[in-house]
Amino acid sequence: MGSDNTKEKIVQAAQLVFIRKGMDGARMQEIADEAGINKALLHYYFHSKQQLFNEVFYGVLSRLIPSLLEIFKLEEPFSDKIEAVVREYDSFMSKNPFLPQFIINEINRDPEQLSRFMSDQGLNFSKIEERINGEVSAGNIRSITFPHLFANLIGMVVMPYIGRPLFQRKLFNNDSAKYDQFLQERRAVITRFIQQAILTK
Amino acid sequence: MGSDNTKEKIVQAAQLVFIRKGMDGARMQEIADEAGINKALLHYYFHSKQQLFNEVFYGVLSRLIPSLLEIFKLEEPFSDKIEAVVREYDSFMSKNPFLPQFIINEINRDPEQLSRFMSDQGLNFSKIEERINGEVSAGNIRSITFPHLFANLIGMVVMPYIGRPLFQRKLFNNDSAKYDQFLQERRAVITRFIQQAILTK
DNA sequence: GTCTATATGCAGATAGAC
DNA sequence: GTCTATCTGCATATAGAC
Repeated sequence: MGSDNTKEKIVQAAQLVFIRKGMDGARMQEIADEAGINKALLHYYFHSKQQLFNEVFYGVLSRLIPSLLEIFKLEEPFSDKIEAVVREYDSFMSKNPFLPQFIINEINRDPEQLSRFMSDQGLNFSKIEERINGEVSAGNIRSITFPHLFANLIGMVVMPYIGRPLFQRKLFNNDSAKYDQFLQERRAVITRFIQQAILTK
Repeated sequence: MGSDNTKEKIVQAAQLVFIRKGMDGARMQEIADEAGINKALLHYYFHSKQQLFNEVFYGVLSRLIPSLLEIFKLEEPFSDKIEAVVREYDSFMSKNPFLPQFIINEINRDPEQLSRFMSDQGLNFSKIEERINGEVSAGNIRSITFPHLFANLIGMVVMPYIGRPLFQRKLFNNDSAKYDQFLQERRAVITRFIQQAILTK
């Protein structure tokens, strides 16, 4: 009981509430209720709402980045790498479906801090960019620059999570199980979509 | 002077502030400052903050939907339609770069209201869905369901706008002009990307 | 560590003069 | 139609008992 357990409960509750309402929309009272504790206790463990938010947000993010770095390091064939990157992103999103919306809020709230954090974690894209350019020069993939490829990939992976409340209604008669099925299909669909779009084979 | 002009100034200012801060993060004071008027005057023209937000948001949205409906109606070849849809989405985004973030906030804030609005405007996807399925059956495009294609397209179009503050930093050394250039290239890149991915040709 | 009670500040909204 | 001044409520944060 006590310390560790409570702190963890707070973090879990805060994740839920922050993604439902965003940093500004979230209420400390709601987080406390969700955690089954008192409001004042939040301030015992976390000095301010802002600090709680940062701890939650960057805590989650720091669990995503290392696995991405692993993939970027590998030297397998490019078509396999596409599959690996999509798989990693997608599996992380499915375990943290709130994350995309979370990141997007933060991108607009404090992009400088987020950018610095990524750099601190060793995440930068120069090596991958070179790799892509190399593959294009070698004629292995059709002409495309890294930023375009990156935007395409991230957009396709992330969109169904961001847009879920609307997409599920308009495309699946608000059938939640059908939408989960749709999300499961995404990994294979996106991988194939990208491969067909850029591989000269 | 007066009435019309002021009301329009408020709407313009509200667009800026709402997208910068979101519905919850926005402050009526900041909107008033941005419009160069007094806070109380906002409440003269718009009963509440919520009403102002709705008026701004659905005002913009109702200018996007008709042009999309036009495209869906046309009976041109499918590959041309891809180009037309991408062009329309993208040109609208470039004129309203705040819109994607705006819509995403609203998707999470009140999806029911948004969904109803779209239906009221006559925007539903059943006909396009049939069209896609028909093209697949006819062997004109590779096997893909409409929701997947839709998510791919929207994701690719919208991502660079949503992610701009971060992408510009990490991929373009925070060079704003370079990013504008990148955005201009998107239309052609996305169209080609989709065509290569799904057209059997 | 956890609670109740309270202080503090601020944002949305209104009253009322001009 | 536009302003200044003010009310009201609520959310974060703190004080202090247990």
